[in-house]
Amino acid sequence: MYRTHTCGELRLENKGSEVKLAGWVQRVRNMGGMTFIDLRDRYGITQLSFNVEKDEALCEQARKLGREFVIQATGIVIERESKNKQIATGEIEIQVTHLKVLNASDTPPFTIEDETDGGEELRMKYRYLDLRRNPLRKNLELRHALGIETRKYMDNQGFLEIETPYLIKSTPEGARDFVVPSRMHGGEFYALPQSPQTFKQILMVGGYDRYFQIVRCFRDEDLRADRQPEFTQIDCEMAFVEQEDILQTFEGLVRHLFKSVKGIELPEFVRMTYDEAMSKYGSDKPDIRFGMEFVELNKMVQGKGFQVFDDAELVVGICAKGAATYTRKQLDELTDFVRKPQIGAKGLVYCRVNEDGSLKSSVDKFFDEKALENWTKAFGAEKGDLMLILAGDANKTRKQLNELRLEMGTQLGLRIKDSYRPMWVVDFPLLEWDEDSKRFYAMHHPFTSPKPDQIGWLDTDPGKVKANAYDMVINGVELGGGSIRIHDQKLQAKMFEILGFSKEEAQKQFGFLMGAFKYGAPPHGGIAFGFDRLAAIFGGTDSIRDYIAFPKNNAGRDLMIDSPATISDEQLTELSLKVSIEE
RNA sequence: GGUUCGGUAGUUCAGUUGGUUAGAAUACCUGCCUGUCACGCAGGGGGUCGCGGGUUCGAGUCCCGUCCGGACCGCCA
Repeated sequence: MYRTHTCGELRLENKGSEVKLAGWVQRVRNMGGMTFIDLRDRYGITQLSFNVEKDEALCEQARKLGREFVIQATGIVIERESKNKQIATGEIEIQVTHLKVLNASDTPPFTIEDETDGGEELRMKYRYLDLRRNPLRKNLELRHALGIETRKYMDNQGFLEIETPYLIKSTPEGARDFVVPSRMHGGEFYALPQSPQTFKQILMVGGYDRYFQIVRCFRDEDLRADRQPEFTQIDCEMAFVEQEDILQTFEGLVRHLFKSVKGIELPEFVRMTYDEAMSKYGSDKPDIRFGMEFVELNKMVQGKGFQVFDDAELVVGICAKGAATYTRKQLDELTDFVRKPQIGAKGLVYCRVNEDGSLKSSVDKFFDEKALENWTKAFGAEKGDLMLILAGDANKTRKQLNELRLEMGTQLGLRIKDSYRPMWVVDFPLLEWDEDSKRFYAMHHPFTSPKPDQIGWLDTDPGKVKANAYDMVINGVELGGGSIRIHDQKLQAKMFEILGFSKEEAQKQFGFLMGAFKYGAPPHGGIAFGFDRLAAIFGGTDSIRDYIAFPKNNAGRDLMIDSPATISDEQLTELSLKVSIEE
């Protein structure tokens, strides 16, 4: 037996008992006569003590131990002479009688502490050391708890967890696929699923009217702090439901998770249409922890001789409460912020309402005091407020102002960390026009059903059609999204036609689904949640990497195993592949 | 494909206008210390300044290229 207890469980009531502990050496403190060792495992830290008067040889052995040695210590639990209230085991220590090194360790390249000195790259390369740190351990424990509670809730609601295949077929829509060459069928490829979308719909046809799966998905696109090439979804589908049934069911899931894992009772889920979200916040995933809603000014400000406004399709602004104290330097910094190439605004117009009620704008030349007073009315601005205005192409300007709004929210401390404001964004457009390829793309995916009363517009004005599609958004993070699906074979065929598929292509790509729809497909719909993002939200950070045991870096590499990597010529031959790298 | 920040001791970083022997903290090693818990004190070792080229009497510092890492835009139905 390696151990009788973990390093986190011994207390004063265990005083006098002989125990055996095993773990990693966190630190050796040699005091001359006394030597102390902090022994760590994932349950906690227990102090081992050695006294030179009691056993000099043992004490000498303890002094030679290095950080991260794996040791086994046998001894008696005793009450400490000086207690440490910081740790759970701080009232006791182990008076060691026998010490065994189970495995030595090289000195680790960074400290295994809550606040490590290790940089991102090192921590990735030595992920097994990083995983020993408390913050990572807590994140993985949180992720585990979310998984358990999800399964509990879904099981209670009558959902079955059913696995779907990872080796499937590439489809042209959506993200790039990761592909896997087939050995048995030279020149042919499997693709890894971007989501189990078609399979879960087929399960509905199969009669499993409540399905879910915590499942890995794959997308061969560039990474971000919140995007990994392989990521996990809580994938769900229900039959015989309308949109409202789904919203209720999954509002319930998220409520349950917040309650059971975080002890938080979520406020009411706000409902907002896509159009409203875009016009009020310039985003389909607004952070509604704070207001600062968009105010459109076209009518008020155009035709006054200010070229920038006159030429703009949209003039729109926000009112930052209490920000009139911003100095010239801070305003210049805001201007630089919106002019960054990533945001791309040409400039920023401001108008501050001073404490004495006077108005000062960057466009005083074109707008007199009276005109500016109309602005303050439109914005509802009060003394001490700062109005910030952008102008230009409508869609771009909304996007830019969205970035500015979020930045101001951050600067003014309005994005409070422990406050959660959930919402549903509903009535997304069904289609999105792409100027480059001169065709429509499905905004959600090609299986999303149009609003029933708008199906007629598919022939006349497809861009106007709204979908039975919805996203769950919390604090500006898109946590999940889904839709009511098309279950009618003819309507599905029409959608493929609108998306530019020939009959043959549609048959080749999705014939199995259309075939299934001929045999009694029930009305159905579903949703998928980003499990990694959910964990990150619960943990209060933006990056999902710390919630994945073995994540990939910015360039899609795993720095620990150094993947991707080349394969041997033998493997290539077996797979009927030739590699040609273009210069 | 693009924007931007960074690469100097094991690690995290500083390094002025180009100028003597490249520093700090921490980690590591040695010695001292009987109640520490980020122990303390004294001493020591440790550098291809990412790589290649250029400018210069002289480059960690300036220029060009390249590689690597972070954040972002495009992309992500």
